[in-house]
Amino acid sequence: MPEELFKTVSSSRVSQVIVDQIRLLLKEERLKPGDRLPSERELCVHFGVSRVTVREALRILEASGLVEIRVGARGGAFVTTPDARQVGEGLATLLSLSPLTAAEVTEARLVVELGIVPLIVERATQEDLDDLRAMCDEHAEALERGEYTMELSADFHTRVAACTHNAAIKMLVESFHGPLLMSLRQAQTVEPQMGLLGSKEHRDFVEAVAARDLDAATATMNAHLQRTASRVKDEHAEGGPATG
Amino acid sequence: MPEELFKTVSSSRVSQVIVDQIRLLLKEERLKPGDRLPSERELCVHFGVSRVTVREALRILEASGLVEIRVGARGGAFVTTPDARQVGEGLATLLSLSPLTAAEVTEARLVVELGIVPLIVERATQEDLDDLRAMCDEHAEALERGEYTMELSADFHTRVAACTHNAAIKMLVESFHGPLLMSLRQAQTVEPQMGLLGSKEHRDFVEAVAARDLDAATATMNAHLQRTASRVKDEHAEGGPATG
DNA sequence: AATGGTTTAAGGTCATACCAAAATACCAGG
DNA sequence: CCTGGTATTTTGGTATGACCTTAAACCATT
Repeated sequence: MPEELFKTVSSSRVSQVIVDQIRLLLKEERLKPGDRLPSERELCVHFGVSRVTVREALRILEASGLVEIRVGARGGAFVTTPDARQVGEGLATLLSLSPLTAAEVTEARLVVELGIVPLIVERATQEDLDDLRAMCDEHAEALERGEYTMELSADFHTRVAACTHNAAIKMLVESFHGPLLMSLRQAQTVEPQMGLLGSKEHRDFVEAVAARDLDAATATMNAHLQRTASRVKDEHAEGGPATG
Repeated sequence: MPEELFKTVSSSRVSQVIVDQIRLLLKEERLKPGDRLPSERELCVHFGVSRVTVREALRILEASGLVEIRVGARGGAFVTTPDARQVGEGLATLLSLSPLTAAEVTEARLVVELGIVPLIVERATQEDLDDLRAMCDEHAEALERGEYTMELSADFHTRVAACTHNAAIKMLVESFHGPLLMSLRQAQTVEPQMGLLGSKEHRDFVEAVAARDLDAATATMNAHLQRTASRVKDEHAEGGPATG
């Protein structure tokens, strides 16, 4: 008897079938961001399954970042507008568990952030430059108040990436900064002179971009990132931060 | 009754708390890949919650690619070994739904794959070169048989990325190729002359790397990627591929 | 020893009930 | 009429307890 007659009755899990169906609706844009799915109880009768099963499907969709669930009247599952933060989070969890070393991630970051400098020099608008300069000013003030954190630095780099006017690249850089902030908390409180130097390098970079000076911009960014990279490498080579 | 004096806005969802706890165990490596979590019923009593809640937590962990669930005796939730494929999948689902254009993704890919050329030229071992040459030979044969696919090309680029000996970068490139193959299926069947040209460029690149000629390698890869990029752009600018 | 049924551990699903939160409806007091 | 508090309703969150399906291990028959 030819076995091809029997199609392997896959998907032994009903909840997964529901997930697939809703995914399909999303892909075909019959469900658009902001739309609200029927309530759990309605979905039950619609799919002819119990509420538990529907809820499991919703959990999966939620964990995939495809829907957001709100409670209360007029609550329910709402299709989310996909953004980089979710990708970054998912990437962060896996990064934090994968055998990747901080040095590797840092090097990858270096490749990306250096590689986009030409695009930035070419495409940065006046508004971009204004934003970046304003950021530098703010950071300088924060630095004086002793409130300069890695997070501010990360914001700067993200804003720089946005100057490429390429959402994929922006997403990529954001994804890198999320995990790095999470895993490299040891560098959270930036030593004053370090922050001062980094802040100055940020400003130099902005001005190089403003002058459309690719070589200067690349050199500045390179020095800036290399310094960060070497610090990361040092701290990890010495068996971890003193903070244990 | 004290009852958790400082219980911040902690998500109000018990299943999420369980997820966080298990995540923590993973992060602290108290749970390693291959380990089996207690059965659902055991987890119930352990956490003092119902089975529904435990199951939702497991669904989330499963959707996040952190555990794999097997049914039957000796079944249960097993910690998975994290790999790039999962990152790529998660990225792919979001990419396919995000407002990213193919052109943006392609440009990002271009930045990364060009940016790593210096690392490759510097670090490629003899084994790397042997592998790449073997790949080129195989692809040439496949081309003659008319079996040259985008997937083979993607394999080549992934192998090239592996020459950086940086797992993060390899993962990054893989993640790009996964979604691209999924979403840009229009270029699935490569026209013979296209494949021939691409294949030749691959070989040229390998030899440039073998000669440790950074400029030649960069130029070759740049031309190769630019050609692909422009093709993607064209096909999307013209309102979709003719193949439908 | 090989085959085939039986037990058993585990996840998958169902049904019902109740709780908690959020939006709305409603009503009393100014 | 407006304001503000209360009740109601909608909807997700959780708890129980039962039953089914799967898959491995165990056992009995041939």
